[in-house]
Amino acid sequence: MLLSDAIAKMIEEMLTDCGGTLELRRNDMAERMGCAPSQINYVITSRFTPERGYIIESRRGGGGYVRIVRKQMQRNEYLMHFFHAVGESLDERTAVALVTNLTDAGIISGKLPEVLTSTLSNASLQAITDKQLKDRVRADLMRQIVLSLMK
Amino acid sequence: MLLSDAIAKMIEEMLTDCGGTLELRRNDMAERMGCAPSQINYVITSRFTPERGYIIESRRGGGGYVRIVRKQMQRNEYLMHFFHAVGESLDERTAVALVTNLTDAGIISGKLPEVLTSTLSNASLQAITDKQLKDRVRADLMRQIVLSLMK
DNA sequence: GACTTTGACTTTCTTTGACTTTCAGGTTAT
DNA sequence: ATAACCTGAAAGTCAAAGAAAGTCAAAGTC
Repeated sequence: MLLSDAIAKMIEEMLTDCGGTLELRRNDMAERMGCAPSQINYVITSRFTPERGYIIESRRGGGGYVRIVRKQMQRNEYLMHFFHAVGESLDERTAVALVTNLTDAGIISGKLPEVLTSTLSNASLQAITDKQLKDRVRADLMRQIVLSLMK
Repeated sequence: MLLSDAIAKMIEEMLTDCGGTLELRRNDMAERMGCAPSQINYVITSRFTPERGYIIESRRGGGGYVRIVRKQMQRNEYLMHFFHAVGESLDERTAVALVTNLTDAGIISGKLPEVLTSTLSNASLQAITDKQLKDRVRADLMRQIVLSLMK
């Protein structure tokens, strides 16, 4: 298993043990996992993002810490956030990322992620030759989808 | 025998051994088969397509992988029928009817019908002024959606 | 002519280490 | 007593190196 995944798993377990709020020493953690301290930062920024429902606070200096909080945002609140995150234009890569976020957040599951990924793909929009218009339509699609999920 | 066919055969065997879900290292595979890594991509894109009932996922970077999943076909005939029923052009009314059919047939349920209706609505495609193009894109969307449902 | 095969180049993700910033607590000068 | 200043202990940042998969066009086969 990947180092980063191992660290993420450990943090998840600790989070569960602590009921969702965890305070850790970065250097301790690094030593325990046998890695560079900055690796902990990497794991946190790549896996414990606000998009995925985590809040990170920290303090430097003596007695410093990193606090990780798992928050369960209300579904529609989360979707509203999403709705605004989608601008006037949306490329395929970003669209896929958004669908992944929705899936990770547990908002969608089953066939839906696949269907949405296909829907927002360049394959679906190939008839639109103008790149500008294509990304505009993709954004419209995404927004309509998010709205329909709020119903 | 063709290299590609040999690789495809190997993958098929591994899939069977693993009960339909397989995770492989592209570089390992290439080395074992004595070919360029990109050859593995070629085999996958040419033979393990969604149309033929396979799902491919992958990740780059350290610890990367390629996952191949073989899906069992059952209701896919029905979907295939659908796929062909959608022509080169699709208006909103007909799209809604198709979604209703899918729902009645038990192919989709839950949030999906709503999401699809929104997706195929004129609201989503308002940025496309040309009616011809709009219905063309709607048809492409529908087909992609049906394909993704077959996965 | 369509399908294969390859290899150079690209993109994405991970890991590390050197350097920077921040903070708490103690020390010193006023 | 207190404001200013050190100092050592954290955590943060960033860029480079490494690891693995993706892309694409050119060359080769059938």
